[in-house]
This record gives sequence, structure tokens and C-alpha cells, in this order.
Amino acid sequence: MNAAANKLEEQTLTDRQKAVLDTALQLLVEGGEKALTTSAIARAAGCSKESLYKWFGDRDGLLAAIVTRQASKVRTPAHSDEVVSKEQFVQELNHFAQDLLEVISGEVSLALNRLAIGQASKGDDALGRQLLEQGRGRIGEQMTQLMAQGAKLGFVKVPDAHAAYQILYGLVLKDIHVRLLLGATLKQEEADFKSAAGDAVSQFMQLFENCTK
Amino acid sequence: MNAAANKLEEQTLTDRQKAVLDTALQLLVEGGEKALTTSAIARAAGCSKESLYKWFGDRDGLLAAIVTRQASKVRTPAHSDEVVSKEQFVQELNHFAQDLLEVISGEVSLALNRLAIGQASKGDDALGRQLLEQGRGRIGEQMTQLMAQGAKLGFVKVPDAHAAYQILYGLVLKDIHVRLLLGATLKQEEADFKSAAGDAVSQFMQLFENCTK
DNA sequence: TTTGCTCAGTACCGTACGGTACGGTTCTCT
DNA sequence: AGAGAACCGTACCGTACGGTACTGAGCAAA
Repeated sequence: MNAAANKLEEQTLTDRQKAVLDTALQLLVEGGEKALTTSAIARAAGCSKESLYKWFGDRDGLLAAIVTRQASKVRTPAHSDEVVSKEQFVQELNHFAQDLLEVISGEVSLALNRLAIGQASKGDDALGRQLLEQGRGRIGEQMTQLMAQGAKLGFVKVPDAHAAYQILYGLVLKDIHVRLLLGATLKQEEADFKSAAGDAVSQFMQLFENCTK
Repeated sequence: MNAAANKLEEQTLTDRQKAVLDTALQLLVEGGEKALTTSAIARAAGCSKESLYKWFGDRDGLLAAIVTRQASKVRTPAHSDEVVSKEQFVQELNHFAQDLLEVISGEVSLALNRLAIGQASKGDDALGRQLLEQGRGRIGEQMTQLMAQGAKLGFVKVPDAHAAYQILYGLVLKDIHVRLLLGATLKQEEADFKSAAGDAVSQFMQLFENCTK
């Protein structure tokens, strides 16, 4: 278990181990947590259960490794270019909103969130914390930063950059995330992410656009 | 199983059976789905497993019965009074927003949503549908109605009452619901539901207030 | 009292899972 | 070549759960 814990912290994973985690994630996406048995993972990944326990300690360690593995694969969209015009700022917001909708409604994101929520129902919020920090946390930070930049340049007038980000988040997602987690399918107009993102951003700008020139 | 199915549809439940369902719900809230074994329910409710299966068919039937039972207990706040003034309309919105925050963050709501999400991860969205229709559906209908009334009287200018309701929903909850489902605890300012509801409603009014008199 | 019904309590069965142990194979290092 | 580690495949163990069967108590009707 010591070796396994170190593996998780230092994130020094063999290519083989990464491949196993990817296979496990695929299994999770396809069949939910119920399908994610250690035997099934070993079978699908072509490794032995003994190796799984050697590498990841126990089943919970494996689940945590899956989450961190996926989080490490998330690339920040690298739109860190300087924002120079209000049009560009709005365009960045649109880009962000559309990205958010696409990520949140993706099968992988839904499966991981369902997994973490299942763990939370057992009183263990470790996975949920990890998901919030490494998943939404990063994009949130980046967004908060963009928001602060927009405020500094006078495009928007917001008292608190992070609060503004949260409001945009709400305008974009509404109750879509939870509905998807519950297994619902989006209505036609909701599935048009580009249009939905545009609506949300224009509402956001209407709220916070700097009218004092 | 026939008798059980009829029971669920016609909702003709003995007081004894209702008590059993309430006990089961309490068990679910306390320990999550893992703790909701048939043996544990029978023990806690002081009935036999055989009776459980006789009444509810199987475990899934029992879970569904718990959800419908809880939904039947939800009372509509009965604010069906006519809205006569804009101030009253805004006050109704505030009341709604605060109620929403309180319900959504309640232990019972969280436990039921987690349960349904767990089922959805197994490919069964029956509980989720039930939760959406009977839980959020009702309050949504009522809210949409209030919104339409406000529009008719010229307090707000919204193209679609239901869409407006969704926007208010997003402004009120932001990402709070999912974070709670993941096991997070609210920040201090988020836990002040009255204040948070006021902010959301004022933002909503800023978006849709009828400026054409 | 006798008959029959309901239900609590318990014992039981089959299955499936998490976790471990072991034999055999491949690869690496010396 | 030979030793040792890593690892696959499989068998195995203990446990816990869903679901069923049985027993006996309480009770109502005849």
C-alpha cells in the first residue's frame, strides 16, 4: 500500500498502468460503477488482479487513480492570449461557455461525476473533492482570471471575478448538469450548444456590461 | 409482483407500508444506498423481508416506492394567490428562490438524487425521470405559471415563461447542487439562502424587467 | 375450539464481489 | 547461462447481499 500511495501522489505511472486506467475508465463509461469490478478491469485490460492491487492498493485507490489520470489528461484550452478588445472578450466568453457545455455533457464527465457522487453517498467525499479541484477548479480559475482581466480593461463591471464566473456558470448550465446525471436527454434547443452559449453570454453581458463607458 | 405493481400505481399504501418506506428513507439519508439493504430495512422497520418482497416486488420496486412516497409528501407551497403588484411578484420570486435553495440542499433531497443518479449509472433512468417529473417538475410548472402571470401583467418581459424559469433556476443554484451532491459543503456566503436568493432575483429582474413601462 | 390468514423472525441458498495465493512464463540484469 | 523480479492466469477464500422457504405467533371468522 505504501508503494501504491506513492504512485498516486508522485503520479509516476508506467505506460502500462496508464493504459489499464484508460481501459477501466472506458469500462466505467460503458457500464457504470456496477460494471467496474476488479475482475472485469483485469480481464479487459489483460492484466492480473494481483497487479491491480499491487499498483493501486485497493479498489478505492484504483478509482482515485482513474480520476487523477483523467484530470491529468485535461488540457487547458490555452486561450491565455491577451484580451485586447471587448469583442474578443465576449468571444472568449462564448468559447468558454460552449466548451463547458460540451465537457459537462460528455460521457466521460458524466460517468466520473456519477462515480464520485456514488462515493459521496457512502460518506466518502475524496473523489468529489478531487473532481472539483482538478476538474472544475482549473477551468474556474482560468475563467476567473479572464473575468478579472475583462474587468480591469473596463469591458465588464463586476465586484468579484469569481462570483461573476459562478453566475455565468449558472446561466450556461441551468439545471442541465443534474438532469444529465439523472439520465435525462436534452431537448433539441438545449443540445444546440453554440446557440445556448450565445444566449447565456449575452445575458451575462447584459447584467455586467460596463455602461459607464 | 402484480399486486406490488398495482400498489405502486394506485398508491394505495397501508399506514404500515408508509411507515416502512419512511424508515427506509431515513436509512437512506443516514447511510446512503450502501446502507439500504433489504435486511437492514426489515430490521429497522420491524418487518420481515418476505413482507417487503410481497409489498414492493423487489428491491428496485422498493426504491421506486420510496421516491414516490416522498414525492407525495411534498406539498406545493400554496402561494396560488393572485399576484397583483410588482412588489408582490418580486417577493414571490424571492420566496421561490429561497425555497428552492432550502429544498435542494436538504439531506433528503440530496440522498434521493444520489440514489437516482446511482441508478442512472446502471442504465436505469426510471428513478431519475420520476424525480424530475414529480419533484422538480411540479415546482417548475408552478413557477412557469407565476412567470407567465407576471408577464401578462407586464412586470417582466419574457419570451418564454419556462425558459425564464430555467434562467432563474440557474441564477439561484449556480453549481451548488452538483457540489452538494459531490459531498462539498457550502461557503459561508452561499449558506445564507435569503441573501443568495435576493441576489439571484435582482439579477433576474435586471435581465427581464419591463422597461417599456 | 378449529380453521385459515397475515406477518415477524430466522434460517437458508445461490451468486457475486473484494482481496489473496500460487504456479508458470517472460523479461532483465549480471 | 542463471538468478531474480515482474506479471499473467486462475483458483481460491470469506463475506455480504438479494431473494426464498419455513416456522410459529397473533388474530379473525365459523
